[in-house]
Formats: sequence, structure tokens, C-alpha cells
Amino acid sequence: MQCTENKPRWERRKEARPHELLAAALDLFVERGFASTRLEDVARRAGVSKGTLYLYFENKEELFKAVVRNSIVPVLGDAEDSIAGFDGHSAELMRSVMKSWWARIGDTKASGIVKLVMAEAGNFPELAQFYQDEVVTRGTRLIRSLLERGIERAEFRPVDVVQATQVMVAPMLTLITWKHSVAPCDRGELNPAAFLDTFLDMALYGLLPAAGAARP
Amino acid sequence: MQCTENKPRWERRKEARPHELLAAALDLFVERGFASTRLEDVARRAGVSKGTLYLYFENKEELFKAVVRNSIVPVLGDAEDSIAGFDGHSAELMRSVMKSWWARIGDTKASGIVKLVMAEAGNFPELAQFYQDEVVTRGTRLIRSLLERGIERAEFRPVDVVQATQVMVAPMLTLITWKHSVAPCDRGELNPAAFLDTFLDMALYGLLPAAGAARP
Amino acid sequence: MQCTENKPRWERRKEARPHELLAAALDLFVERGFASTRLEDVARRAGVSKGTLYLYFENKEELFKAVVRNSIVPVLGDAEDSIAGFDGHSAELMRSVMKSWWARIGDTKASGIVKLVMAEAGNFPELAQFYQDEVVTRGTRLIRSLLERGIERAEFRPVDVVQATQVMVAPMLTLITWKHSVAPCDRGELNPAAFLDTFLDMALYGLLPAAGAARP
Amino acid sequence: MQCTENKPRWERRKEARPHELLAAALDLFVERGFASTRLEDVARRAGVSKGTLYLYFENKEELFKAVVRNSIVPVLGDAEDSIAGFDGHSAELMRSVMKSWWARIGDTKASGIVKLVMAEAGNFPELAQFYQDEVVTRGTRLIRSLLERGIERAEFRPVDVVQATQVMVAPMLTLITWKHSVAPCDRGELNPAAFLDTFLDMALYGLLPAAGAARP
DNA sequence: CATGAATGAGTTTTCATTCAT
DNA sequence: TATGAATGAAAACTCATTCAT
Repeated sequence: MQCTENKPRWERRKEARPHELLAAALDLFVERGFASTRLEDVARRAGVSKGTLYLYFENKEELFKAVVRNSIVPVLGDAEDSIAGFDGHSAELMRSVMKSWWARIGDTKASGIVKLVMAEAGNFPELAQFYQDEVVTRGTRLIRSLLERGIERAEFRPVDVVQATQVMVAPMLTLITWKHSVAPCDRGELNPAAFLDTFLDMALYGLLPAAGAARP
Repeated sequence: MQCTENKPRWERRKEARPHELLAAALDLFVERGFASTRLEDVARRAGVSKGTLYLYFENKEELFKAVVRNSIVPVLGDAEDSIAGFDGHSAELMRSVMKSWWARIGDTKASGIVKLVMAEAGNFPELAQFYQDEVVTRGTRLIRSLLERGIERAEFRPVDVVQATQVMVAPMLTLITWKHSVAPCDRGELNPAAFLDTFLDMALYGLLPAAGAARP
Repeated sequence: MQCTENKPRWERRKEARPHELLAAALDLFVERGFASTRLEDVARRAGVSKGTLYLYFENKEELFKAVVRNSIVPVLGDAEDSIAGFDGHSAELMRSVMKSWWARIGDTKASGIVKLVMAEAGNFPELAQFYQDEVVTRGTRLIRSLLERGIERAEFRPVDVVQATQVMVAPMLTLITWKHSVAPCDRGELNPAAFLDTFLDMALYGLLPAAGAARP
Repeated sequence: MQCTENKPRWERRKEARPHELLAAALDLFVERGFASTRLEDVARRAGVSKGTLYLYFENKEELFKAVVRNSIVPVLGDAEDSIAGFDGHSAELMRSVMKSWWARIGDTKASGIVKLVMAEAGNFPELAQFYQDEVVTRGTRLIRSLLERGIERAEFRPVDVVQATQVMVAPMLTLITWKHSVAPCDRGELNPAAFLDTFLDMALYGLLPAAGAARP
């Protein structure tokens, strides 16, 4: 828990700087992509000068990493914690984890970062590696361990967890693609929450052990 | 059948040039995206100099449009023709159209163009407009008219065609996202052909009129 | 009086920069013309790098406009003021205005800008429009109003002011042509000041009311 | 006198080529200036390919020289001849020479070449030198020798011929400046023929020997 | 800590000139 | 002769990064 209340305002300001910069950077990276975002614009939107930005972040790539660490990674951490401290049925846990993902990333500006990585990672290998290590691998492991928990506890059928992980990830990517690539052009109606619910109903039902299993 | 044998070599060359350039441009646009592709590299890959490229294409955007017209648009044209000249069951037609899309775009370098547009259209409004006009609108109309054909001929249930069109498009986007954004990092196994087959089985079955309908 | 003494050096520098750049640009535009002047050379002559120039001027055309606003326009403003605040004979005023033009433009590097516009305006329509609006129209109005003042006060004959304006402008163009196009090649002697004096003697005498008029 | 009538058409065509190219070049040089004229446009306007142009002219500068030799120099030659073969009063000769200049250059596209040289010679030293040698020097000598003829024959006062030469040249430059730099912008009325007549009346009258001289 | 002036490498585009056919 | 495809040097403009104050 952060505690800044008993410091003079200018000092709180100083502590706030990085967050203001990260917020500005998130906005612009999502709006324009990585390559097309100019650091000067980030600085201006945060109300500081270009030079100041370099006091907090070594360069553009580090700024981007900080944005990811700020907007995506904590969600993973929380999810890991919630798994560790959960006692109920694995299907319920899976549903909770994915709804949380939707609430905190999919339905949020952070989803733009996921889209950005899909779009531009190829041009920035270091970024791709970073994202792979800190997000993809960790997220995949999270889903896989959740599936394994279900299988171990006999709440899920003993499916191929590698395949099943991808099945669970696919609708997330679909929703992000829809939101950032299709929706801006095509005014078609897609209700993301309903889509996700439907998917979860189908997928989790499909994971249940064959007969007489309790519906979560 | 083209007959170029009795022309002087440099004239054959001139006819080949645009195709060599388009091939090189397709490669590089797919590899690096629109903004990050340097025209000099396109020229070099085609074995010519920078200036030569400008003999055939007015500028970078026109080169890109030409690539799209060369790799994507003809597939749409052929699909339209195949619909016009088809007599059988609409489900069969839909299956054929989507398999053809997979064979000629999804499973091809051309799919990289689709991904590129999803990734970068936001930064190049003129390109976005062009793609919307020449590909998206036309492709959507194609799927919709196919659905309408099925409904008119009582081969499909009278579904909401706008929604159903999106349902049919979704797996194509998913496959492309997987191929260009997930697969390069994650060595997870996704069998696109199997995925598409499964989807078609499910979706087309779902479109059939309720009872006693003939299965295509 | 400007007071820059108690500012840090780089801040004084910043104030000086635009003037140094404008001076360098004036030099090179006059030497080489608009199209043939390279911005890199302008920057180098001002002792800065190419990029710095773009901190102060948006592009080549804006730099040129700034040069005109800096070297030509103020002279027009001063002339307008001097007319407004003058009580004497219009012939004297006309003589003063034209001598001032000679001192501040004709006999100055600024005259090169006038020559440049005559030479290149055809190739840069936006520049031509700008010059027409900010210099030609305003200068012509100035001469015309001066003639009208003389006629109203019965110090000049009631001549056709449109024609007379052109008559007054002609020798200015002649001098500039001579200076920039003839003199550099032909070592012929033309004394511009004498030429202008002679012209003014003749023209102003010719403008006086017929009989018994006081000679200014 | 050129005689091409008894040759086959294609051969006449071959001989016509250079003239068609020169005509196209004259048009474009006058319209756009030297630097901004593209050889491809010249070739296209003449109905040939770019390569062909290089069969007849070594490069852009040589093409320009040929244009000058074709449009300006012959007028000088004719004027020299007319002087050599003239018996009458020098004032009449001068008037005839200058009217001829107006008819064949000043009032002609060729005047655009004079303007072009005034505007761009500074950027193309070799061109400047060429024009100086083949036009300026020769033209100046022509006027000077005409003045000297008048003085020798006591038809003119013994004026300073160097100065007087410039006086005679000035209105030619003025007319060209007006035509190419002022008229396109300013819809002011200047009647060039009248201007020239008036000038000649004044200047030639001023050159006559003091008393009792015959008016030409 | 904060500033913002300065830098210069990198990219698109143009066009005179060459040369194989 | 005639063609026109090909070349590559040159110039405008952008922006991540540095550093003196």
C-alpha cells in the first residue's frame, strides 16, 4: 500500500511524475503504436519537457517496458495470487480469472498494448523478447497451471493442457482484434461481455468430467 | 497463355519488373509492416535501384495499393464469380469459398497484408480507406450475399445476416492473428486447416433449417 | 532597448538564433535563389545543424516568409507611419519615402529578395501569393495613397493615380534589375543614387500643378 | 533560305527534329525556368523520347545554349548586318534596330529567355559566361558602334558612349521585367509599344546635336 | 531534478544522364 | 537513329537522444 499523505505537495508531485508519464505513454502508444509515438508528445501530454522523460526512463523501449509492467503485469500477479488462495471449483476459478482479465485488460486501454505487441513486435525484437518473457510465458503458465489444478482435483477432464491453454487464449485475442482492428471501421455489433460469457459456458462445460459432474 | 518469347530480352524484363517489385514489396511489407519497410530495400530485393521503383509506382502508398490489388482483390473477384456460377447447396458454396480464402490468402503471404492493415491502418488513413473500400466492403458484401442466397433458397435458416456475417469472418481473423502474432513466438500447435474445418462444420450445421433438412 | 545581459548564455543564444538563421537565409536566398538554396547550407552558415533550423521554422517556405517579414515588411510599416505623421508637401514626402526605400531595401541585400521573387515566383505559387498579399498590394496602396494625398491637398496635378503609381514603381524595378542582373556581369557604371535623384526630380516636377506652383 | 521540298518526308522529319526540340525547349524554359524544366517534358512536348534528345544535344546546358543561339543570336546578326548596310541617319537606324528588337525578341517568347538569364544565371556560371560572350558583349558592342557611327557622322552629340549604351538598354530590361514579373501579378496597364516609342522619341531627341539639327 | 536547444542519422522522392536493344 | 529502362546523387524533413544550464 502506498502512503504519500504526509509529504509536502511538491514531493508527492515528484513521486507522481513517473505515473503521469506512464499514463501519457499508455495513451499514445495505444493511439498511435510504438514506432509512431513521439516521445515529445508523451512528455507534453504529461506536462513535462522531453528531457525530464529521460530522467525516469532510459529510452523509448524502457518506457514501453515500464508501461507494460504497469498496466499488464500486475494483473498477472493478482491472478496468480488469486489462484494460490482459492479453494473452490476450478471452473469457477477459471471463469473468475478470465472475467478479471476482461475487466482489467480486455475492456481497458491496456488491451491496446496487447494489440500493439501483436502488430509491431516483429520490428522490435528486444520488445518482443521482453513481452514474451514477462507476459506471454507467465500468462500461459497461469492458464496451464489452472487447468492442471482442475485435472488434479478431478474437476476437469484430463485434456491435453497445451492445446486447451490455446483454446482458452483464443477468444481473448479475438476480442482484442475485434476491438482494435474491426470495430473502428465496421460498425457491426459485437457484445464482448456476452461473447466471453458464451465462450466460457461452452468451454468450461466441455472441460467438465463426463458424467454426473457438478455444474459450477 | 502469355507469349513473350519473341520479344527482346529487355522488353520481357519490362513486363516482369512490376511483378518482381510487387513480390519484393509483398515480402517486405509482410516482414516489416508498412511504415518500417524502406523502398530502397524493396528495390534491392527486386534487384533494381531505388529510382526504378518510381518508374512503376508513384509512391509508397501506391505501391502498397498495388500489392493489395495484386494479392487480395483477385481472390475476391474469383469468389464473386464462383458464387454467380454455382448451382448447388449454399452450405457447400460457403465451405468452398472459405476454403478457397484459406488456400489463397490465409495460408499465404497475403495473410500478412491483412495483419498489416489491422496493425497499421490507424496510422495511414488513406490506406485504411482504400482497404475498406476495395477489400472489407466487398468481402463483407460477398459473405452477406452468400448468406442471403442460402436463406432465399431455404437452405439456411432466416438468421440475422449482419450478425452471421461477422460470425463467419471471426475465425479468419483469429487464424491470421494466430499465424502472425502468436505462432512466431509461441511454438504451440494450432492446426489451422483443422480449426477451419471444425468451425465450418459447426457454423454451417447451425445455419441449416431446423428439421429434416438435408445435410450438405 | 533589449536587455539580455542577465540571462544565461544559452538563453541569450535562443533569442539570437532566429536572427542568425534569418540572416544566413537572406544571404543564401539572395545568392542562390529560393529553389537552389539548401537548408543545410543555411543552417551551416548560421553555425547550427539542419535540425535546429526546423526548431524555428516549419519548412523552407515558412523560412522564406520569415525572411520577407523581417527584411521587407517593416520598411513598409515604417513608410506607412511616416506618411501618417507627415505635415509637409507631398512631393517632399514622396521623395523621402523613395529615398528611404533605396536606403533600406534597394541598396541593401533585401533588394535580392525582390529580384528573387521576380525570378522565381512563377514556380512557387504559394510564395507568390504571400508576396503579393504582404508586399505588393501593400506597397502599391502606399504609393497610391501618397499620390491621392498630394492631389487632395492640391500639391499634385489630378493625374490618373493607377498609372502614376506604376510610373513611380518602374525605376525601383529597374534599379534592382540592374543591380542583380546587369551589374554582376557588366562593369558598366550606373550610379543608382544619381539615377534615383534624377528620376525624382523629373517625376515630381511633372506632378506639380501647372502654373505658379511652389517648387518643393 | 532553307530548301527541304524535294526530300522524302521522313528525311525532312529528321531535319526538323532539332527545331522541334528547340521549340519545345524554348516553351518550357520560358514557362518554368532553367532549373525547373525537366528534359523529359521537353522531349515529350517535341514528341520524342528522352534518349533522342541526347542524340542532338549533349546535355541540358548545351540544349539551352542552342535555344539561345536559335532565338536570340540571329537577331543580333541581322542587326549587325542592317547596320553595315545602312546609309541613312543614325537616329533612324537606332529606332529601326530597337523596334526590330521589340518585334523579334521583346514581344516574343524569346524575351522569356532574357528574363530567365537575369533570374538564374547566378546559379549556372557556365551559362552566364556563354550568354555574356554570345549575347551581352555582342549586343552592347552593337549599340555602342551604332552610337559611335552617329557621333562620327555628326548625327549625334559626342556623348559618353558607355553611359549612353546603358541608357539605351535600360528600357529593354524594364519592358522584359514588366512583362514577365509584374504583368502576371499586377493587372496594371502598360503599353509596351507606346512606352518604347516614347522612350525613343525622348532619347534620340536628346542625342541630336544642339542647334539646327535635322530631326530624323 | 528539470529544461529545452541542439544534433544528425535515416527515409522518401526527383531527375539528369547513360546504355542495351 | 531512336527508344525507354535503369541509375544514383541530391535535397527536404523527422525524431530519438544528449547535455549545458
